[in-house]
This record gives sequence, structure tokens and C-alpha cells, in this order.
Amino acid sequence: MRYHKIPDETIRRLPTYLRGLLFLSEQGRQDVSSRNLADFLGVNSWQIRKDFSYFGGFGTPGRGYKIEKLAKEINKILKLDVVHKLALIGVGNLGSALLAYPGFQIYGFDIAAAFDADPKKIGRKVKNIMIEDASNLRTLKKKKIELAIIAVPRDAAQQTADALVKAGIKGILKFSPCYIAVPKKVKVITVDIAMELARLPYYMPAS
Amino acid sequence: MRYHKIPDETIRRLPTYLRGLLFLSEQGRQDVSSRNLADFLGVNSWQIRKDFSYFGGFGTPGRGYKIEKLAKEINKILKLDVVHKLALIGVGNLGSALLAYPGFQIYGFDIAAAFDADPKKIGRKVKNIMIEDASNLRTLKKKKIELAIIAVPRDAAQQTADALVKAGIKGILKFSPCYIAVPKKVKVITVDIAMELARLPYYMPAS
DNA sequence: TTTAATTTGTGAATGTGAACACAAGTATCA
DNA sequence: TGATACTTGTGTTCACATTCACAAATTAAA
Repeated sequence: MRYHKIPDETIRRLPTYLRGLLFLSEQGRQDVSSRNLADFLGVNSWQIRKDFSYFGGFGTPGRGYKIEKLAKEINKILKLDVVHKLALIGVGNLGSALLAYPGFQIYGFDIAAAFDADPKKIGRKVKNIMIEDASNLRTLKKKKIELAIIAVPRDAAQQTADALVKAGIKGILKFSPCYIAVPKKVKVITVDIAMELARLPYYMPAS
Repeated sequence: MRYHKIPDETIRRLPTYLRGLLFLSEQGRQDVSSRNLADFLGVNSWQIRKDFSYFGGFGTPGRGYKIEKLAKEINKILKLDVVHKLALIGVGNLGSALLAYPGFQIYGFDIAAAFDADPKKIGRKVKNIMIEDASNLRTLKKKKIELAIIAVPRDAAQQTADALVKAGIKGILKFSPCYIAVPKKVKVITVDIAMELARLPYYMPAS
């Protein structure tokens, strides 16, 4: 399978595997089998093995996987083997929560800049980061920041994205519930919280 | 196609369509074609028509769809035609942001109770909601709350889920980055923010 | 009424990913 | 060394989802 296109779904799962590996590593474990990891993460073991097989396989039959080595390999695949600086646009309720969110660290992300359009917020410091004027996004280029989180109201999302693209941003994590048009080379991942919630009632048994 | 199982992916897209319809309706529009809606949402028109066809189709050839009627139908499919009361467990940074999040309203969700384990938070009022002791989740049954949002730290997620299941909860939106075991009848949807971010670098062009 | 322009709904083809089963590699122990 | 147990990697099969293409329905205009 070495000469195959990597399925997007495989890429989507790799961060989960990484999280599991880091946890097991913290527990002091050195090795893990696909079965162990699968049970811990609530997935199937063959799915894990299949996913790894797209990259040639990282384990040893009869022994399993070396946790540290495997984590390093996945990090490399996902390009997480360097620290990525992030810009946060929109320091409202959600944005503030993201600034304080500890979960980004394990993947090597570092929110290095924050922006807002509200003059009352500009200049204030949150978590050691000075909130800058959202009309100054062009400074991101100088700061070598290539990833951004959009947490602005729906109506400001497109113009924010436009400014980010101009500033050379290459990837966007967007929480605003709307479509934004960007050049194809810029990857946008959307997290629409309310939308996720909205499909929950469908699966409820008719009481 | 009337006798077919509905694809999960179709269900996943319906809330998006709903959001688009509500927006267009606010603009004063009465009708919309699949093409119009698709362009607005950044999807394909045939995808929209195919999705609707699983339910028999809601439009008129040559005319398109009546926005209000279509929205009502989708609401019914997703069981969003009644107000759903929600419980929020974990009023930290993220939980507080969710309490203030305006996006839940358009789908008819109402956070009606909030819980936390921190004694300093219990008793405080946030957004007109009194924060209760997280060890009192059993009261949810009396309050007829069937959906819950878990926004607690990773290590508390499983025990929180266990308590929620005991309290008769039927669906869970979980932000904690971990696997939780629940009975099959309980639907769990996970939003793992850091994980979404973690697959962004992979798609960045090698600079 | 006829013609042209829209737009839906859907069968069929294509593409993609999940699930399976097992050969082959490795370790363990007698 | 031989037998047993374990675990990986992957070819194959199956299930599901996307995409296409077009007939049928409707509208608008000539």
C-alpha cells in the first residue's frame, strides 16, 4: 500500500492516536499493541493498523509498537514536529476560552497573537498576550504566523478571512457558523458547535 | 428512494441547510433553488437535492423550494420542532463561553441547568442560571432534561457521563478529549477542538 | 398553444472508506 | 529446537457516499 493516496479519514484519526499515545506514555508505558490502543480510544484495532499501513507500518509483529517512536512518526506525518504559532481573531466569550485552553499544547500549538475589533478590548492583556486591533492583521506576516483561529461573529467572518489570506495565512480553524470563500491553497476547518448539537435529537429514541 | 435508510452524512448536513434557510428567510426571501442555497453554503446543488430526495423531496420543479415549508420539514426530521432543554456540566472557561453562546437558539436549544464540581462556583449565578453541585445530576430526571453538554476536564469525563446516564440523559455533546463508554442507546457526539486544529498543518503547502 | 428556460428528483456509475480474514513475522516456553 | 501464542500488515470484500446525467415537471414568453 506504500504507493497509495492517504485517505482524509486516516489523517483525521491520526491526532486521536497521538493523544492516546501521549497518555499511555505518561503512564510510563513503552510499548502498545493496536488492540491496547484501540480499546483505550474506543475504536477498532484493524482500523489503526490499516491507517498505519498507508505509511508502511510502524510496528513489529508479535511485539506491537514502540510508543515514543510511533508518536514521533505521526508527529512528522502531521507536520506537528515543530511548534506552530497561532493567531486568534475575536476575543469574545469563545475566543477567551480558547486563549486559556490547555489542549492545544500537546500538539505543539502556541497562540502567539490575539486580535479584536472592539476598542474596549484592544490593548488589554489576556494570558500574557496583548490584544491587538483586528485591522492590523497584516503584521502576522512579519511574525511568521501561518495558522489562525477565527472566533468572530458570523457577519465579520468573511472580511476577517480575506485579511488573513492577505497576511499570508495558510490554514484557518473557524468557529463562525457560515461559509467563507478563500483561495484553494488555504485550508479551512470549521467547528460549528451548534450544528453538532443539532443532530443529537435525531438519534434520541422516541420517548 | 423513499424506502431507503437515511445516510448519516445526510443527517450531518441538514443542520447546515437549516442555518442557510433561516438566514435567507431573515433576508425576506420566500423561495430558493437548490443552486441558490448551495452557492450560499459553499456546497453542491445536487448534494442538496439528493439529500432531500431521501425524504421524498420538498420542492417544485421549475420553481424551487418554499423556504418556510422546507425549514419546517427539516426541523421535523431532526426533531428540532420542540424546544430541547440542555444541561451543561463544567462551567470553566469553555463552559462559560457555551452558556453565553447565542448560536444554540436558532435550533431551539435552551441551556436550562449548569453544574460544576468546584465549591467556589456552586451557588453563583451565570446568565440567570444557578450553578449546581455536579454531584446532584440526578435532579435532571425531574427537570425532564434529556440532553447534556460535557465540558469538564478529561479525567472527570467518564464519571460525569456515568452520572448523566443514570439520570436518564439520552444524548451528550462532549468537549472533553477522551473516549467515554456509555450504553448504546445514548448518543455521544464529540467536539475535540485541539484535534481539529491538529490536522491543519498537514494540509499546509510545504513552504 | 408552442417553445424555451428552469429546476427538481433520482437511477446509475463512480469513488472512497470500513470491515474482514489471514499469511507472515516475532516472542515465549518447554 | 519445536510448538504455541501473539501481533502486525495488507489483499480482498463489502458498505456507504458522492457525483453524474437526464427524464419529468413547471414556468414564462412568444
